Amino acid sequence: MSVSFNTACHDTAARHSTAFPVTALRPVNQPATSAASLPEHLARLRDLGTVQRFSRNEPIFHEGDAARHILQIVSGTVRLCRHMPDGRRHVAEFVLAGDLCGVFGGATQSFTAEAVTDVIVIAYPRAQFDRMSESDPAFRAKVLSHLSTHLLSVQMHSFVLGCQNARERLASFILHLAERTGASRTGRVELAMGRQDIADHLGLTIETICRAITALKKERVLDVPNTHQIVLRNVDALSDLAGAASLN
Amino acid sequence: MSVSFNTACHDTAARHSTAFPVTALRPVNQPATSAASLPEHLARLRDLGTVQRFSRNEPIFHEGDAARHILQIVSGTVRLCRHMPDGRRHVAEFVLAGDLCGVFGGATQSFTAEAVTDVIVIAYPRAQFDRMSESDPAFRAKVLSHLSTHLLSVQMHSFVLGCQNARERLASFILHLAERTGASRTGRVELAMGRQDIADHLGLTIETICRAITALKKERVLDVPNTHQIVLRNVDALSDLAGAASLN
DNA sequence: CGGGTGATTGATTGTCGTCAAGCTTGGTGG
DNA sequence: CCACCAAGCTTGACGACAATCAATCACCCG
Repeated sequence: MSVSFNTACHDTAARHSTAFPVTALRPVNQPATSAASLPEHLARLRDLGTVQRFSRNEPIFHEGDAARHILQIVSGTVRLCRHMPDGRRHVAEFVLAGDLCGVFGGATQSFTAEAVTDVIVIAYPRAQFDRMSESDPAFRAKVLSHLSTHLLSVQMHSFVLGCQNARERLASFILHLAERTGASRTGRVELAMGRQDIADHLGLTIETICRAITALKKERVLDVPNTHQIVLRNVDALSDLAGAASLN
Repeated sequence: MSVSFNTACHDTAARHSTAFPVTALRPVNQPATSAASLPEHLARLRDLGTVQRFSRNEPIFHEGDAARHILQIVSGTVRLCRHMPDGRRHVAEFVLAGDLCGVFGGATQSFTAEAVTDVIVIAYPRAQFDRMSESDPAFRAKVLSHLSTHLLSVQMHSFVLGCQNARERLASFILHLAERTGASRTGRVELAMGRQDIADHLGLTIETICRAITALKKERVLDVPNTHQIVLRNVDALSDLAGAASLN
């Protein structure tokens, strides 16, 4: 079964390359824990990384492209998606600052990556990554752990799509985003992506997303100061809605 | 590029297991490949495997249990699911004869495993598995490849749930099952699971599953000789329905 | 043959999708 | 500084698809 791979294979990895002090680029939102995380381990490859910039809505790589690099998002937000022939679009995942993308998967990309906002990434050669993974058991363990976390998160999203209605999906999404951006405490969530992106991620339409947001606003669960921000006013109510898809 | 949904691999591991006349235990439906698969590598652990039997609807392990073993399904079908407090159920995956389960994930199970039919499994101690993974690069590569295939298959399921309507979901499911069981040629698909299982896997109700099957039967896309068998009469039509979730 | 389980079909409701206006916001240029 | 414009967001009216509720049917198995 072919997963409808594009034949476009131009290598975007070399584009927008700049001579940039990579060492100065520390991803935001990346908690500096003492236990080194996978992205921190990657720092060892720092000198091999190439900085690239992409502007809003620009493609970063296409489904089917050779997967020669592992990308670390320095700033901005990326969406991993599939475009269907009939116009439907599936947004599998949003990749945030500090996250990696392309760690797993085979020799070719299974998704198209597009810049949701202006984006800066560091591209590490996959060959180097594999070599390091081969020679360093601790690094390997990190990769595996990263992987199993990622797998779990994809499975969780399947659950959301399979079992939840519109408001529940939205609640799960907002809480998940709040967790990832560390906005749980401040209660203020940045929505880098537009309504259509959210809709395509949650398997709903843009209108349904709007109505669900409006409803939660009216119930004083959320505040929506502007299109790209959401303030959590009643996290308990939100968690109830999200149910098992919530971390609490 | 062709990507198989099938996380299954054919098995030779059972043949000399100590606890059971394992020569009889060759998983059915597994296409023969020459390249050694992950389950074949597992054969090296065969003396450490324990044969276990479960009857229909019996739990095999529960969500949250310590994940001390990796299970290889010798015969029968298993469902990995979550039971929600409000009664909703999410069937994440069906595990078929020859498949492994519990290879990834952390120290605890993320799903409950239940026997769909009577089931025979071999349980390998995870510690042994990890040791082998640590010492043998080839084995490790197999694990990673297995993993990335599995990840892709979960992501494909997310797509099905997020983008497809009832008949499309059913078509994707049937084709996927046909691929995995090698029934693509004969055109006859065994449905080990009941309608409710399928419904909970596809995020639909049992009535909707029934109606979708009936509709495809009336359109001469399928034949349904009995509840647990489906004959593919028009694979092209089915593939069209499944769209990008189909192998062709 | 009767009972039970699971599957199927029908009638009706409800949620979400579709279509069609408006509305906000941010950017641009006069 | 304001008018204008475009893109994206919001709201409303309506319809379609799937959920729900309720029988009825088919098939095992004792």
